[in-house]
Amino acid sequence: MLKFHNTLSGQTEEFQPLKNNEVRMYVCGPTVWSFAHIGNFRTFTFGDVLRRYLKYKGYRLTHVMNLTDVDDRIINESKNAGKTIDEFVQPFIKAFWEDFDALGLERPDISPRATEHIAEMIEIIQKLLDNGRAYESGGSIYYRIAAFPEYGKLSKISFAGNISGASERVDTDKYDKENAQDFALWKFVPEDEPTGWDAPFGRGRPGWHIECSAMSTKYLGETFDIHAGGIDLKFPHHENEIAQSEGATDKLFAKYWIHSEFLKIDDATMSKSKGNFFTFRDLAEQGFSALAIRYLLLSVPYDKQLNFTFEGLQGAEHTLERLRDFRKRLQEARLTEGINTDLQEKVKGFLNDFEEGMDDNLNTSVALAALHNLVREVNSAMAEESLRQDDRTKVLEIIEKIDSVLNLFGEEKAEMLDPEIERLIEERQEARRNRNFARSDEIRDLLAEKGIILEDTKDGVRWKRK
RNA sequence: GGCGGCGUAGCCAAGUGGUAAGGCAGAGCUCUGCAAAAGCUUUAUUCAUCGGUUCGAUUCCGAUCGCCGCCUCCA
Repeated sequence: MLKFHNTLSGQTEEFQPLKNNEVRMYVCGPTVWSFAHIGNFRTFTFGDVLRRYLKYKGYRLTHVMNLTDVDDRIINESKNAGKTIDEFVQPFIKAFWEDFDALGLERPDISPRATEHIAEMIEIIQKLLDNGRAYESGGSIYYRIAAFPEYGKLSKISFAGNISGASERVDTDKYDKENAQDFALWKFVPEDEPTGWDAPFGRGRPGWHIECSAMSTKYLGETFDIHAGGIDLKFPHHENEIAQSEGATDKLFAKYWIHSEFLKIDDATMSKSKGNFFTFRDLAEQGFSALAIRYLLLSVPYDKQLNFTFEGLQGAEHTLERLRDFRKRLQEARLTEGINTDLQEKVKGFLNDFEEGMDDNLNTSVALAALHNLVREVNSAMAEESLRQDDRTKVLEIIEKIDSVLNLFGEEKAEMLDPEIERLIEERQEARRNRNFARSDEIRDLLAEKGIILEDTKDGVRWKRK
């Protein structure tokens, strides 16, 4: 029984899709004005695991993730660069998908761009104008929060006690708004500014929040199952999405709201000023593998802050090697026919632990522990030679099931048979048989220089690339 | 000022009203000509501190200290 912590209710609830086995899910995607940082990818990696686990559970899924390609910053930066928005944004979108793929994330079914859905946004804004939940002021259109009493139900922010302390930060004179909390749906753009769109209510460009309302409704309907994103989007972005969508339709917008927590770097919030701001590319350039990054991001449940350290990343690298070695050794092991029912029971138990962990609000810590326990148990069985051929089939099947969700083992890359290496290994074996250890050690060093690590076992020599 | 989260071994951390998952690092062992690699075993009388409730608390309540976040279109 799958359970989620639903930010909307503040409770952990059993997951019940709106209709049958179909799940419609929206994840707030990146703003594409630069390379996405590692914290963004924590959210997307959990989006991926959520996606994969829903499929694992047999749900049919429609998964939408938007690409925000218009906001003040993008408009300014593209202007400064002398480019159109599309020209400016295109390389970042390309880089984003490269990183996304490298991290083993399955691409969403639909990833719409804001600039391609202006008409849908205009439609919602018009509805809000028509029903009195939006108003025009100074050429811009604002949301009238006073006309939506449920405002604040997601973030649980009470504005009564909130304003006094924070008032110096809200410049109430800056805008011609009825209330300080009213937010822009559509921002006025004068004729001489190039980046603008025509609407029945005047030339302008969309506010930030309206795109998600427009695109989610277009692809998932007025009410859908899951809305996910980073915790910092809870307010105001998601709160405003609810106000816009429910304000336009008077129907429930999303049933489950799931927010992923922040990432800390060495116990501090990641920020450019602190100099601890990493993009996925920064880490990849330092030689860390994408899957190790994925492992580290998944090692702590999504709703807890994760302290990202290089020591941890190093450790993740080693852990993954252990997993991959395990699968390889299992595949190659020489086993006798038959079945070890005792072991099979244990292995099934670990699969059950995995599912229970995932069911419990996607507790990947527990899920990973189950995987490690399985590996250790089977390793022990291999060592004491109680593993049988039937068991191998079963274990590989379960590993594949688990990895269809976690996706940590990576592609099984068939190691290219390198005749030069094979020849050297054979020569070394010959030297060892003749007890010519000087020569065998010489060859070992030579191979090590080529990045080949030899592994002498009872059954012969195995090797792998470092 | 309002709201929320966290503090568990050297590090990353899960978790629960009944006596501490897992990973990394360390140590020991197996294997080996020696190594390496790999595998196994092992590593917290204790869960920030102080009170309270309870037969029993790391887990619930209160206080204190420390850290992080949201209320600023920053995941």
